[in-house]
Amino acid sequence: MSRKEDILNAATILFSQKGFRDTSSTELARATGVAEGTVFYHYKNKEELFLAILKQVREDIISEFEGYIEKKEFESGLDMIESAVSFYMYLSVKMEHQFLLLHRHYPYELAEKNLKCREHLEAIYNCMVDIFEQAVLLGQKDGSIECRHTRKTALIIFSMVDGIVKFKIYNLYDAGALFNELIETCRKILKPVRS
Amino acid sequence: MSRKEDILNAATILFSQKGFRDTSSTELARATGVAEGTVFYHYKNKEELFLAILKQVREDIISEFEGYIEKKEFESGLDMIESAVSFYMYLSVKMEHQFLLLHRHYPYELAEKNLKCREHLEAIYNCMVDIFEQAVLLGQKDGSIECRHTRKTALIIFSMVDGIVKFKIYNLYDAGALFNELIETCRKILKPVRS
DNA sequence: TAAAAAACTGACTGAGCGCTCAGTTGGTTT
DNA sequence: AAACCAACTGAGCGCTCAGTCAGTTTTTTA
Repeated sequence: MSRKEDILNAATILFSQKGFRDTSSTELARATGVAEGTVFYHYKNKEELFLAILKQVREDIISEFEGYIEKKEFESGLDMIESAVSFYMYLSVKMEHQFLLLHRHYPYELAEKNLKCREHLEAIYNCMVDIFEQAVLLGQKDGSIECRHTRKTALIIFSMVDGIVKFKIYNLYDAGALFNELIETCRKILKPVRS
Repeated sequence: MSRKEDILNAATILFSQKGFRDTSSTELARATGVAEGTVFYHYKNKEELFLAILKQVREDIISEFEGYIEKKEFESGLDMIESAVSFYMYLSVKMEHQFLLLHRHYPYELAEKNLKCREHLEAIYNCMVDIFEQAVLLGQKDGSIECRHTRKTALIIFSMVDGIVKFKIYNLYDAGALFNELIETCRKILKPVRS
C-alpha cells in the first residue's frame, strides 16, 4: 500500500474517533509513521484530505451495497427490505469508522460550503434510500408490501434503522438487542393489512 | 437576566451552530457583549460552560415534555404516542439550538470521559423514551396498541422520529414533508392486527 | 459613607495549530 | 558519472487558542 493510502486510512480512523478539528497534522503524521510534511505533500491541506476520505467512503459503501444487492436473490420485496436492513446493520459494524464519520457533524457542516462534499453525502444517502425504495416497489408489485408513498416509506424505514445505529455509535443503547424487534417492525409497517 | 445567563444563552447558540471546538472564547465574549475574562469568571473553563449548557438543556427539555404530558388528556395510548411524536417534532423546531446541540457528536464524546455529561444525556433520552413507553403501556391496557416488547417498541418509535429530525437538521430531507407518513407509520407499528 | 466584596475588564501568555520550504534521499535516465 | 526527479523530511513561521491576572468598577455591607 502506498504512503498516500496509509495516510488516508490512518486519517479515516482518527477523524472518526476524534473529529476533524481535534486531530492535528502532527497526530496524522505520527499515526501514519511519516513526517508531517509528507501529509501535505500528498494532500494540499486537511480539508482536501477529508474530501479524499469521503470520496473513499462513498465508493466503499456504494460498492458494498450494490455488490450485495447484485449477488443476492430475494424471495420478495419484503424479504429484500429485511435483507437491506440487516446488511445496513452489518455494514455499520464492518465499516465502523466510515459509519462513525458519517454520524459526525463535520461532513454536513462542510457540505454547506463545499459542493463536492455535499455531492458525496447525497450520493451515499441516495444509494441507500434508493435500495430501500427499490425493495418497496418490488414488494408493491409482488404483493408482499402495501403502502401509499413509496419514497417516503423508504425514507422512514431508513431513518429508523439509521437512528438505531446512531444509538449504538453514541453508546446510548445496544443496537444488536433491537435487531429482531426492528425486522418485526418493518414487517408491520409494510405488510398488507389482513382484514 | 444575569450576565451569567447571557453567556450561557449565547454559548448555546454558538456551540450548536459552530461546534464546541470551533467557537473561541473571544467569540463567546463578543456575542454576549462582555470581556473575555468575564466568561472565565463565571465558568472556570469552556468545558464547564458546556456542562452548564447541557444541564440547562436537560432541565428545559424535561420540563417541556413533562409539562405537556401533565396538561394534556389523551383519548388512548395510541393517541398519546401520536401526540408525543408531534410534540417531539414541534420541540425540535421551538428548541432548535438545544436539539442541534444534541445531534452533534461532542456531547457523546465528552460523555465517554465525563460522568456528569453522561448523566445529563441519559436523563434527557430516558425522559423521552419513558414517555413513549408510558404511552405504549397505556395503549396495551386500553387495547389501542398491541406489541410484544414495550420498551423496545418505544425505543424504535423514538429512534425513527429522532432519525427524521436528524435528516432535517443535517439538511438532507425535509422532516415536515414526512410528518403525516410518520404518524401513519406509528399506527401501523402499534395498531392491533385485525384478522 | 467608608470599607469590603463581588463583578468585570482586556492586554497578555505559552502552547499548539496548519502549513511551508529548503534541503535530503534513492532510484532512473542520459 | 552526471543530471534529474518524485518522494520525503522536520525545523520553523505566522497565527489562534484557552486561560490568566493585575487592576478597575459596581454592589453590598456595616
